[in-house]
Amino acid sequence: MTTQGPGLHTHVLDTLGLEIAAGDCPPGRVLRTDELAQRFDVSRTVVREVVRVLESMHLVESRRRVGVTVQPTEAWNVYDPQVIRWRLAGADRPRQLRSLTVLRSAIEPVAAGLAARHATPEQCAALTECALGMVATSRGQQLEGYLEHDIAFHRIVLNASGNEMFARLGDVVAEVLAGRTHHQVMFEDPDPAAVTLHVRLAEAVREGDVADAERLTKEIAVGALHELDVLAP
Amino acid sequence: MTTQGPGLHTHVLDTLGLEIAAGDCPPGRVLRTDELAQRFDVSRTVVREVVRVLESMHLVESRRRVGVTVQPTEAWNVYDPQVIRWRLAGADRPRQLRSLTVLRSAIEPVAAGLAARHATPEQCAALTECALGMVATSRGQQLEGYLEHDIAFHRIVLNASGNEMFARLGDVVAEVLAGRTHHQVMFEDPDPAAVTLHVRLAEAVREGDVADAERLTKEIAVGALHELDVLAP
DNA sequence: GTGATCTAAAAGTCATACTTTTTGTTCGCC
DNA sequence: GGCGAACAAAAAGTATGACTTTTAGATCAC
Repeated sequence: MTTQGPGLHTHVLDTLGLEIAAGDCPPGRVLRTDELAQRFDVSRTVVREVVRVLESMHLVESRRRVGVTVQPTEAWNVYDPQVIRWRLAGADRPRQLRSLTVLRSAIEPVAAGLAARHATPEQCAALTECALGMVATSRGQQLEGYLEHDIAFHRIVLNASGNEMFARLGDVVAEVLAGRTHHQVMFEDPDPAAVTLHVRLAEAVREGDVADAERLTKEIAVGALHELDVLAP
Repeated sequence: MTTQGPGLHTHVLDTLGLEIAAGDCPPGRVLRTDELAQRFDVSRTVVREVVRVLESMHLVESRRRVGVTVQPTEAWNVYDPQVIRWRLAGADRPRQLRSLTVLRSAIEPVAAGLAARHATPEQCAALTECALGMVATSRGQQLEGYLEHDIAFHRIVLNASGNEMFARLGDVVAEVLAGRTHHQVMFEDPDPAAVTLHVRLAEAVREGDVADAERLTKEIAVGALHELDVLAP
């Protein structure tokens, strides 16, 4: 998925971002703006803007008389959805998916608990609708439809938590779910147990059962982690 | 805390970032690159680079024939440490601190549990040392020294979890703790209960007691949240 | 070998000219 | 009067070239 925008800048940014995230251009490698301009056949202006953006993500550092140095992984802004997308497209997607799923397993239960407290009737209704949509698409190779409802479901929970930091993790979760569906060979239908858990979670939230919401979400997360262990190298 | 770097770009970026995060320049407000160049007395080149960076943080969106539009809060990359810093410097620091602390309360217990499993002897030693440092600086108006050890402590736990996403939250936690110490009138010494909890947590991690590590961290988080309720509007 | 000095490489900055997209207006037609 | 198409201008996007500033690394003196 390549973010669109006025052509040149976006193209160069995306290409470089992918290369760095993928590990070509290993940390320590030095790039020169002039070379990049030549390589992409764009003006130095464009390259400089791209470099500034990569720098703000701490993927590179630019120093006078040295050049643009690729930074070690530990420096990267790994919560930037753009960076996440680049990394998920790269070689160590499995590792990436795992660490993101562990993150989800920490956050979503708490978010679900808060959602059980604060969800509006509209949010509860939307949640139930998503759960039903998941049920409807859980059989017969309708993975895309299922994914859509799954993403919407988790997004609603995160939003309903009322916490901004949780809510903004919706994009990350969406990337994880999409990455899982698209890149792991998922010829089978989704786990029926997971579907059931989502339905029950929608109920728990609607009824304001905090403890249950937390527990069910934890189960969902455990299932997701287990699935990763089974399907990923 | 103003990130340093080659002067002009950094200065303009920081100023604009602060203004937007603070809510001057409300969402929907349109800026023009020429005006900005004039206002800061820099070339359009510099302004454009700044705008591109702000755009990558989703603080603004730049469109032809329209200008640079400030985006609504929901679009911002709120996990970007830079954005966090800007927001914590602004008016609604209390709200910000609260939502970040809730985030901590979700993540740190899980991270501590993992740390109890995976921490190396070196990490355990460092943890104990930090805890002792906290004890030593917990009385007699040594807030700065205490803060330093507190930050180091939580950083080690997050790193020892072995999960990259958790580890990279160290910067966020550091910002939160620093913000709490510096911006809330903390003439008193830190809560003795919190100090004790940290010491016990270091022990739990060293002994590999996962459940205990989780529980103690939860208690620390609850205390922090309570403290916020008491001290913030 | 140590330290001060010099040099050149690369990023940083600026001014300007030109292109492209897009919005809002104008004009003609029904 | 309202509707659609052509049009003009505004603002960002791109390109280029000249110049400045920092600084790593070489050179040179001691």
